[in-house]
Amino acid sequence: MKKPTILYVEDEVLMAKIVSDSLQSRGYEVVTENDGANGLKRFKAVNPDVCLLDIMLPHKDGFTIADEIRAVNSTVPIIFLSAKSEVTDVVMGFKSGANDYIRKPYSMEELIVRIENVLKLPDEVTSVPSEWQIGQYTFNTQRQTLLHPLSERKLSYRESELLKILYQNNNNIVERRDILNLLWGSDSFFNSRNLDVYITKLRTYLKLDPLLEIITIKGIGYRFVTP
Amino acid sequence: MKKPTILYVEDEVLMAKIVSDSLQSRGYEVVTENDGANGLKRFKAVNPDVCLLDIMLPHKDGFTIADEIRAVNSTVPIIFLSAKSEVTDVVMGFKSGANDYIRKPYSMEELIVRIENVLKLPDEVTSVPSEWQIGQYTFNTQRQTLLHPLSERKLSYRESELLKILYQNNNNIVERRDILNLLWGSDSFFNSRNLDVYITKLRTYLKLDPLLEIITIKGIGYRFVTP
DNA sequence: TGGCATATGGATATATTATGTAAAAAGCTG
DNA sequence: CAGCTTTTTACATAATATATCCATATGCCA
Repeated sequence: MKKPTILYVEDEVLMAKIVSDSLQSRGYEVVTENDGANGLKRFKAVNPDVCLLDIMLPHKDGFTIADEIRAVNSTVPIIFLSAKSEVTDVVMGFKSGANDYIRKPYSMEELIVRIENVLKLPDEVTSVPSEWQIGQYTFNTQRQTLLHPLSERKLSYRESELLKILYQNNNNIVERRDILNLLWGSDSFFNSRNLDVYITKLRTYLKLDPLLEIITIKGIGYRFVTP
Repeated sequence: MKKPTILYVEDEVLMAKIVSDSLQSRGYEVVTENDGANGLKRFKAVNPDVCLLDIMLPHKDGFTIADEIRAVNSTVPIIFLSAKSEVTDVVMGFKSGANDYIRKPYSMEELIVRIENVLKLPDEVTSVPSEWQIGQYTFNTQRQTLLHPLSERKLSYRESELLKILYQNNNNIVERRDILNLLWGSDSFFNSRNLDVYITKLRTYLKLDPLLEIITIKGIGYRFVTP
């Protein structure tokens, strides 16, 4: 199967670099454009399968570019990237079959999920399985369900994301800062207490399997021990 | 086991010196390069187990070097070092199996955790057992548990790390200096008294087996005598 | 060699800080 | 508003750092 091509319009070069690398490493072809004014031109030249548009751009904002693109192509999926504060009803209004938006800060995981969604590709493309076996539990990352022979639980978003992070690094130390940055976008004092709360939750959810343990490394982070 | 080799690309000489010394004292072979432009050349010459790349470099930035390295080696773990201001929320999402990042200012403790994380993945899977038999005790390094027919105890991180160090050198002398550097990152006066406290703790934990003994070699260090 | 000064480490007490936990408050979403 | 998730708060507990006091080894010098 041909690699899906992504047009990515983003002015912050460093950010663009990172996201682009990450997407490429997952098998996408990425074309980065950092001047909004060239957005349409680039679109015509590349004819991508998905567009990723930053909303706040110096010369021309994401919505305008989207309009221009829509004028020549009414179906290509467009995903808007927006800072939390920029998410207004306007953005919401753009959400439709072919459009989506994602708020910063977002994890790569999230972004990938959106892209897959709009492309309507099966999960296998990125080889990130949606069902993980964690001890006696089955964790479905898509449905955010944690299944055990004796119980079934629906996880909230934060619970699910935290479990993902821990399990992706299972048997290794994950630092608090990293979790905080990934999940809350910063590691301030208040967020910090927040993490404790969710760790407690996960611990109680995972109690049914005595071999699963989230160990505290005080001052550093956690280690999720799994068989 | 061969010392893991680290390629460390950093332009600030003083910083490079400090970090490099510290890593060396913890058993790593460190090759420092302070010109980004020589990064790839150095990589080919050294063939390191891990790369530590500063992002902001005068001639060639860390990402570019990473690309060059990836072109010739797709698996070697790369850890990016970045100033706080350079880290957007998305940088965090960039974490993947073979890549990681760490924000300055970072503690040695943290850096070590990262390096061990990226290095350990292959090890853990293969042959490094997490359960050690120490006299009548079973010490699980992952779960930080110390089991004895008559008792079970959960160790804290420091307790566990200290026991690891002692047992890895059992029946040999371990110098105080080395322990202090490994566990506390330096061997100042205060840390020194700290070590005494943990030695005392371990001694009481290990009392149930009379054949286990942590012997003081005054002025030098300890010898953990085991059958 | 004996006696003293000094350095070093042992044990324990106390202080500090990080984290655990529960529960209330605030936000969301329909 | 009702039911959920998330954040915030408050208080409890555990891990770690520091301080204190004591014991003993070591070295020094008469």
